Amino acid sequence: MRGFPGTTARAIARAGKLNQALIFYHFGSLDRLLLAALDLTSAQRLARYQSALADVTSLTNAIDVMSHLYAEDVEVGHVAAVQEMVAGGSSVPGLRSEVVARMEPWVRFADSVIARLLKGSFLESVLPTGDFAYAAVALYFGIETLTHLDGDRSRAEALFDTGKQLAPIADAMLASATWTGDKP
Amino acid sequence: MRGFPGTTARAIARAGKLNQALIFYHFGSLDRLLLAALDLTSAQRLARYQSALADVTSLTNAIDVMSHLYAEDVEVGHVAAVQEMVAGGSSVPGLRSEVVARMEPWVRFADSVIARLLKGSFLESVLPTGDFAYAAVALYFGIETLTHLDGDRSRAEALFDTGKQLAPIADAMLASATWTGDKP
Amino acid sequence: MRGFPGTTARAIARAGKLNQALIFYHFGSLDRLLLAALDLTSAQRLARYQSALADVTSLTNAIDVMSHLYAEDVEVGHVAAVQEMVAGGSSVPGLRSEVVARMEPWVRFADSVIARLLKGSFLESVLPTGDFAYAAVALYFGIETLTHLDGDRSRAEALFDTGKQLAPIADAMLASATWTGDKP
Amino acid sequence: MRGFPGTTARAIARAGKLNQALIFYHFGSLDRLLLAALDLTSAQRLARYQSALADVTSLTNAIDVMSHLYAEDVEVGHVAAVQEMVAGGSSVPGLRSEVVARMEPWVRFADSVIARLLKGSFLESVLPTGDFAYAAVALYFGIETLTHLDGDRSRAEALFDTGKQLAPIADAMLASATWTGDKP
DNA sequence: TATGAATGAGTTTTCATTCAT
DNA sequence: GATGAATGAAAACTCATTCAT
Repeated sequence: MRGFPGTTARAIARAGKLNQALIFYHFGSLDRLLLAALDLTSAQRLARYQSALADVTSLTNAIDVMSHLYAEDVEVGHVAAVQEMVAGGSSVPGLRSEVVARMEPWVRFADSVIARLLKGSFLESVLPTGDFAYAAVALYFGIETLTHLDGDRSRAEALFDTGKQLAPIADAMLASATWTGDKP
Repeated sequence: MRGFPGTTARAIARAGKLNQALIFYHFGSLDRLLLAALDLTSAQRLARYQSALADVTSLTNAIDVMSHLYAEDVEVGHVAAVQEMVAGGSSVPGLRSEVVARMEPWVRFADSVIARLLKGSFLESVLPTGDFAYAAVALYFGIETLTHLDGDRSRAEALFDTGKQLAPIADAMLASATWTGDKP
Repeated sequence: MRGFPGTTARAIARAGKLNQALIFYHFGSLDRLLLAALDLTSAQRLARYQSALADVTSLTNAIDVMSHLYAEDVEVGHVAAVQEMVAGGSSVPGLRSEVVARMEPWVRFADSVIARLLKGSFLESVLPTGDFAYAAVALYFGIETLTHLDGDRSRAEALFDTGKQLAPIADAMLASATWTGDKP
Repeated sequence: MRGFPGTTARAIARAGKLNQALIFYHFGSLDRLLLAALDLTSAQRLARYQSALADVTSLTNAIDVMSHLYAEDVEVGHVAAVQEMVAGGSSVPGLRSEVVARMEPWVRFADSVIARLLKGSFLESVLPTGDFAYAAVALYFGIETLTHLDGDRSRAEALFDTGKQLAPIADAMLASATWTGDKP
């Protein structure tokens, strides 16, 4: 494979102050190294998201936490890594399925969070949480892409801020709707 | 610069049955050709979206139309072109700003549609349509990315279907909220 | 031929606001156009040198005039043209003899000036003016090269200034030597 | 950049029986390889000139030694290398300053030799040795250029021979002038 | 286990020149 | 006469990967 621009064996070796050939010695190919790196950052971030959102029960709270996590994603380079891999996967056929596979845990995680948030509301049995989870991951992805292209996350932050302001309304609706259904 | 894998001058020349050097003769560089191609498909699709959504006034209607437009996007190769450029822009610094710039018209378009949909509702002066427009584009983008990676748009279609089912509720809320405010 | 960098058919066409193909239509090849250009500038400058040095009889005077002519050479682009051709000729075998041929008139001209300056002195029949002419052209050439590389002719000017200060001494020696030989 | 004609990566690789890519692997660019080559030959030749002229105290002697060194320059290919780089530098802007920088040691060397030759003569404190050094290097350069274009060094040799015949006169003048000044 | 030096196959790009109009 | 578009051949350069040590 022709390696995605910027993520060449030489650049990685230089960045990690290690020998170029070592990459192939240990990982067999650049692809496998990059996938391993994606695995690593993805697992770390997922664990972080899981613990940070473990006790969250309102949308308001969830968006607040997520806006902080997103800022972290950008800072630790997770966004860059993901985008680099998606870019690579976008053009290298053999990589696509690998990259897609690494996205599934996130969809499942989003699903579980959404289910928790809807728990007890009248929407619980109505909404297809799977689709919402997919949409949530897609939205997150889209935001990452735009942030990465822009080189600036201020617009994403503005969006999170707006979300924070509107979430209480949604939370109220969820709650009110709940006992509305209980009304005699 | 290393062109984005798959979109090499040679491949383009073969596909268009033209001489490789012609690309450089006319466009100066691969980047400029690809940006020109992005401009073309982007302008065409935007015009299509604008006319198709011109008379749409309900979210239900909008999602219905968009789900068809999205299927078209995939079929005419617009999604592939966009993703290829985003992938390229993701790694080639000089390309980023160019790609970002080509996204702005879509954000403005989304803004105008959202404003139209909210017109007359109590949300009209409350919601920051700019942020919603940005979110809408990000979501669309994310869906395109996932569709492209997946090589299969069934999940996106399922999402549009769910959207179609839920939209009438949202439309009802928008409408009811309107005359609720008028209630004596 | 691969054409010397910077002097491409396209660049020339752009500079002259004419069509690229015209070069080949009229001159047959880039080489022949460039040689024609060298002929033109060379003939113009040689004529200028000949008329400006026509009445010069002392070295002092000659160096003074030449320092002005040299400044002109730089300003009208003659130095650049010559250097470009010498660079081209240096690497394109077929061009060498052509470029060399265009240098001969300058050697002959230098010879005639030197002969005039020595006329009447005891050195007249002693010095091999041909070698001096060759050296003079070589020195001029070397200075052009250094000036062109430097992008700054201040060092060349300093050299001319020093020459102007020392020339009277040489002139005096030539003159004194003349009547020294006449002394009884 | 278009490399200077004749000195292409392919030609060098063929000549050195090495892989074309190796040039870029080790030197990064053709320019840097050629500059490295210039550094090497320049350092070698300068050392040779320095040792060969170390004990020279008369102009006669100096010219004699230099005429041999010059013949060596041509034979070992130093003249060709220098001219190739000057030709390249002449047209590739980024190369100019690098090439010029590699010339400075020669000017300094010429300066030191000239200073040594004038030592003790009445000219010692009168002549600006810096300008003479610059002129000497320019003359040498010009001769190299003409020799290289001509493909024949007979004219340069004739010039050195003439120099050898005239040098004793100059030496005598330098010496006589010295004690002439001391005469009561 | 690690590394410095290769290398083959590709990439973008340049350019003089031709050619149909 | 003149021109816009085309092209063949070659240039510089990149890069994943291999290999001897």
